[in-house]
Amino acid sequence: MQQVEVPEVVVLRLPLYVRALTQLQREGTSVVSSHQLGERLQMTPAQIRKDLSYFGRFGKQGRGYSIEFLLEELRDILGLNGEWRACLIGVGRLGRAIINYTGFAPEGFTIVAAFDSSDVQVGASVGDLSVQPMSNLPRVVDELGISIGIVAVPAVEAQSVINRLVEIGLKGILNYAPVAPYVPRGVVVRNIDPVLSLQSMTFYLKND
Amino acid sequence: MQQVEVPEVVVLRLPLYVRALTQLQREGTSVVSSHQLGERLQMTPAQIRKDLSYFGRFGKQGRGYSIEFLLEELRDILGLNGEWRACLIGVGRLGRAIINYTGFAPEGFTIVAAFDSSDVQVGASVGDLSVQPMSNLPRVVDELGISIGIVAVPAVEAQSVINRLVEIGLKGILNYAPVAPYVPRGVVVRNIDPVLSLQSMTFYLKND
DNA sequence: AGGCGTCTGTTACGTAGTTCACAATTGCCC
DNA sequence: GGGCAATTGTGAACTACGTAACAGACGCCT
Repeated sequence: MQQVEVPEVVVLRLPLYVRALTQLQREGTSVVSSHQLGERLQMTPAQIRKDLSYFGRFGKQGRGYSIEFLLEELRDILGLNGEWRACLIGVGRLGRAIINYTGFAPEGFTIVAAFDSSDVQVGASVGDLSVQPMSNLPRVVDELGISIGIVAVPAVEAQSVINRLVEIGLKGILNYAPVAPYVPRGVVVRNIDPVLSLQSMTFYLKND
Repeated sequence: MQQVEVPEVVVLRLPLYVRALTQLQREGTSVVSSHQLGERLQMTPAQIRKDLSYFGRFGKQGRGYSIEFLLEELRDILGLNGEWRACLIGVGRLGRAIINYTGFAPEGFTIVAAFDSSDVQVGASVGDLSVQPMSNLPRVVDELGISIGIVAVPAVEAQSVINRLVEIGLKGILNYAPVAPYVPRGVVVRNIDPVLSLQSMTFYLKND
């Protein structure tokens, strides 16, 4: 099954399954069919079954999927059972908002350190973190077991900050800066870019 | 050319072209080839030419693309030459951060009204806006010419808020709530969901 | 003014992703 | 316990997307 490489689109959908299943579980459901799940997520049942089949056989014919079991499997596949530690680079307005965002922690993502290149910010308190100078980055990443870097610096600085993070050995980067950064193979970047989202949306809105 | 429907992936890439071209223009370049542009964006020249060919013929053989001209065309195709007005629903921590985000305005997106269902929030000042009750929504959307709704409410409320926005006639929704909302055909949703991004990232990180 | 190197637009081809359709299996009901 | 309705897992068919390749056009150089 793992013979053939799993397409990235499939991996991108797995968290959606996790979320929908978690919700179903909270509602008290214990078994779900690909059809029911597909209805929730506006996807075809075939796609869900195919996606899952890349990783194993989790369902029972005639019955469907045990939510508890499937959830456990998916969380395991995605590596969501442990805690993931991240550091934040850039504590401007955006960076502060990210630190204070309450959506990460319940899902096992914790921001454990904050950095800024500006002397004005270094030493400041943001949330319950104290802003550190960039020179501390390698040591702190190592000591705290940080594996994800969150980038919230101005566009012009983003690429060089990301280069730095890669150099230190971080393999996962969540980038909020409005740039499409270059990273070497083996490093995973996810861009959060609401402006891009709006700019492609307007294509569909402009003729109304 | 517009005969065949433009694939959505292509539309999603156009804003990247706009951004890269704008940057090139700022650097003083006036002509660019698909090869050069592709290098910047880590894409093949063929893909860029193909994408553009869905909309017209903008280049000159042997020379490349006039940046000024291509930018104008692309901005026109995407509908980026006017101002787009948006309203924000939900002025909790996240909502306040969105209002204060400085990245929207320079690109022509303005948040001109803020709403919240909680009496506690109504009347409060956020940025230079005064938070209004949901009951004002239809009137204000109409009066101010709002065409985009930005959703920053808790997950459980998101779907009903979005239903409301659709009902009022908004055709574009930028959703920050961690749900995959259902909307009828003809309404465009873009989800901003950093947790989903992280959850698919960890799949690639977990074996390091 | 002619020839040459460059680069587009597009058609043809190949790859990746999605849906279909069905055999195989399960649980339930009588 | 046998038959029936439901539902999975998966190869095969289909669709969408990306890449290659080339004819045709352009500008420059001499």
